[in-house]
Amino acid sequence: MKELPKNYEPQKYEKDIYEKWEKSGAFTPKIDHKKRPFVIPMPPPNVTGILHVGHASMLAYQDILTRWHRMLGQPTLWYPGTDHAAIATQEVVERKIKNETGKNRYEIGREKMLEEIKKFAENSRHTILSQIKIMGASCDWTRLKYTMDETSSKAVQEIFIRMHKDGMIYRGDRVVNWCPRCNTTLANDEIEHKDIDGHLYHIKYRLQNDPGKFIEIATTRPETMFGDSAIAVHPQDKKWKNLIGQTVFIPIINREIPIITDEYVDINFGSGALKITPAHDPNDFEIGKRHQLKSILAIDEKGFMTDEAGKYKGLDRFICRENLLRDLEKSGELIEIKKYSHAVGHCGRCKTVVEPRLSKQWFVSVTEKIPGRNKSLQEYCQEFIRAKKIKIIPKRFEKQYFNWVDNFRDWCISRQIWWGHRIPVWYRLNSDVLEVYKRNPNEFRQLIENETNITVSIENPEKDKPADGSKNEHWVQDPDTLDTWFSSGCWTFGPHGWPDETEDLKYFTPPNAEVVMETYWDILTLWVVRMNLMTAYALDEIPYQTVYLHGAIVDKNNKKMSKSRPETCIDPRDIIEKHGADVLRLSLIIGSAPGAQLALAEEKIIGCRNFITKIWNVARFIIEQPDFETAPAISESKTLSTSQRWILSCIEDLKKHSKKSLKSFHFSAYGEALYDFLWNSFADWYLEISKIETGSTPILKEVLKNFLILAHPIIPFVTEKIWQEAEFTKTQLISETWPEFNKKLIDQKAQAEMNKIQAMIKAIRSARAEAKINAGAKIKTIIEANTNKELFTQNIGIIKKLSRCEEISFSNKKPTGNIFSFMAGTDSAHIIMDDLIDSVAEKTRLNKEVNEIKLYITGLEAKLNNKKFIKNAPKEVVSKEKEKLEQAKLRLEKLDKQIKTLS
RNA sequence: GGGCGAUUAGCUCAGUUGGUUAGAGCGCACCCUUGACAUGGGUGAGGUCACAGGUUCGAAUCCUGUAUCGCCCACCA
Repeated sequence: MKELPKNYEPQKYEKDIYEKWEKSGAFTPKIDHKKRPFVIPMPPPNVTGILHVGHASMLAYQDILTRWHRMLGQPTLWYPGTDHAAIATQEVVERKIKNETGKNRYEIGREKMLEEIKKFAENSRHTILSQIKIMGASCDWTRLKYTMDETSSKAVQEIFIRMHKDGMIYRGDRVVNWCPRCNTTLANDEIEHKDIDGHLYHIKYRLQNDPGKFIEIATTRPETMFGDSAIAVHPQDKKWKNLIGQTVFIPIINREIPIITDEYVDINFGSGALKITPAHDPNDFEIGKRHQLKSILAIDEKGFMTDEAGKYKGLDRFICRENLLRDLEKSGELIEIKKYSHAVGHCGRCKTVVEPRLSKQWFVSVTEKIPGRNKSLQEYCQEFIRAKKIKIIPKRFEKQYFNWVDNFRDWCISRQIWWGHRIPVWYRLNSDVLEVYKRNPNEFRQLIENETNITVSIENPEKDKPADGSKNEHWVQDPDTLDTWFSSGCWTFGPHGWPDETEDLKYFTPPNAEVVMETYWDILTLWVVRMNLMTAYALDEIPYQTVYLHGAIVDKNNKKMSKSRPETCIDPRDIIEKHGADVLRLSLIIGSAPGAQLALAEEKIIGCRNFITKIWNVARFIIEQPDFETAPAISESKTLSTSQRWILSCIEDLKKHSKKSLKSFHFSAYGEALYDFLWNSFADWYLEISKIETGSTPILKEVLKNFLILAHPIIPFVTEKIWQEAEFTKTQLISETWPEFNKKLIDQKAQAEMNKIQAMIKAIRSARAEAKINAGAKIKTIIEANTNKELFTQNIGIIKKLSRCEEISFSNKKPTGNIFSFMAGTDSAHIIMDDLIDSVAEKTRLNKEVNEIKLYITGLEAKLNNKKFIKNAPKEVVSKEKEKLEQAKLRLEKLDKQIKTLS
């Protein structure tokens, strides 16, 4: 007989099990053109840090799907990877270097800085990859990807070049969101809007020809006045009508600007006069274009005032504001300050107040039609969802998706940072006219030199001078890099080798493959929209059929776990170390709902740990049965007992529910069904029954085997370990075939019978407690059974043992003497008491039941006496209600009888 | 300013297309050293499903409004 330790110790087994899985090649799909492949691209974690509990939940969902589809027999690919996370990573390293050496990135230099970042990223990458493994993630390591690897980089550069040739990418001067701290542009969705209790400053701009008179403007950012090109009023505004066409002085610096009219101005806001600063406000920029105004930069890229600000030159923009206001007050040009609450953009990364600023940037045009396709990228994104080619779960996020996509504006893709994919564009030195694009300097040099016989010098005019005095040209590559979402937008096809028509690209993408994107709902617009957009352009196809969005993990007080508040953080590695990966996975799945946050608390983790222990002990009990190894497979011909037919039916039910839940992405329901079956049906009832009925081992074995397969996707380690211990097969559980549900094996008769047996056992237990009979005491019970007598007789051993009765007998009438009477369903039963019984308790209990059932009957009768109900409700519902009423009346009748015969 | 979601037991949440006396886990009370498991077993208490209307034979579920909380989007200075 085999012996298993009393407690499951995951630390002892998990590493070995994972290595065995990986070594066996189970993670790598076998390409089979007769089968439909299933694919999950793993959202690549940023190489900025370590795995947190959010990653853990993502991995849990994806591994469940992967393992399930693999067991279903589909060639299943879950490809892992990491994201270089341009701005985020650079920022982390910059801060690190600043702390260590006190130097900023400009002092370090581009090349040296990139080396440092690369080193850091590699390090971080390795940590993250090993952490993905300890979660049990069954992803294909032979297809490990990285957004900066050769394959992905090639795709990124190629798509840039193609889009540019198609006119879908252009370079232009625009007012963009600028972070003075990060020193780069930010896309709209990298901005966080926060409501600020600010001020609206009313300022005088004096007339040139009559300094005693002035026009009053209102602004929240007075420091931008040095970039003003005009004052605009509404053409119909009577208040300022006389001043139109005149010029005014900008205070302090006394530069002249005209007063113009524009429909855009809101007469009722502020003073009705708007200062126009084309270089620092997107609306002003548009107005400036309409009136051919100059764009004047008053604030530089680091947030300091430019020459235009006169004596404020070199001051930080906010210090300038303070000084300026003081000076304006002194000179009498500050009219008033009003409290004004408004939203101000902050850098999503470093929380610095964003400065809208004019600069030359690269953009993706989203509303222009793609040449030869008669559809814009925006239209693709709309159509994917509208035509139901892509399903978003939960559906309500489709609204958020459209809210974003319908208001799409051209996407600024250039960033003034160094870490990332450099824009593959070259210029002649001192010219910003694009000349040629090529991926890397050597490729570029070769191209020019082959075609022109000119020696090319790259970025260093002094070096590489040809010795023979032949022609020499100097070229520079665009210094900017691409938005990190530009490369992660290629995640569904780039890593497969696009633009080459590789086997992976054809096999593992739609329409051939079933692809699911499972990610955090927060990046729906940031990432999912970009993948749709990029895939639409590259493949003229959807990237996936389903987007499943999970929510954030919060602590038990519903607070988001954040690094800044360590007390809220649960480190996934701690849980794995203490309780194993299965426990962590369960805790993250049970109670989760798509798009909703999930509370993870210590109590829940303990509950899940208890469940794993329970599974282990159930398995231990079964495997330690003396006849475990020799027990034959169950055959249908053999006559089975009620309980045996019942538990086999339950397993069939579990198969049905598991499949239904997984198919519809109801991960929690799947986990709960497993929990409920194993604990409440199998352990609490059948295992106990198996100790009473002989010949149970084949059934126990069969149920355990099926349960292990069904539970494997969510708790892979413990199920695999038990599978090996039980030696169900010579192979690993990970490669087992998912058991198909067979409707014929659902035995409703067995279920109904078992319900009656359970009801009787529960009623006896309950009565014992009510009658205050010692739990250990053996008792005698008499059942007044009518129709169920045969069933109870057949299962009398079970009823006796589980209700702890010494003897159970049947009778046609109520016995006399010291008895405690109660009911189980419609059967009366009586416990024979040694002593005088507490008739008060008995009466109380019976009366309580009578009251409940009377209320119930009243409700049913009212319903059935309602002619409209009879007329309108479906026949099944009516007959069901009638049946219920009959049963209730029967029960009431017996209860009444019992009460009457009470002494 | 525009939009979305939530409100069910002390706590965390299920509740599929309206149709069992509204469920689970945790917690709580009482009992139990039953030979797989005390990380266990048994019994029980606890809800007018946020509020007010409406539709319907029938509403936790559908509609309207109110309140509270949460979230997203946004170039009115």
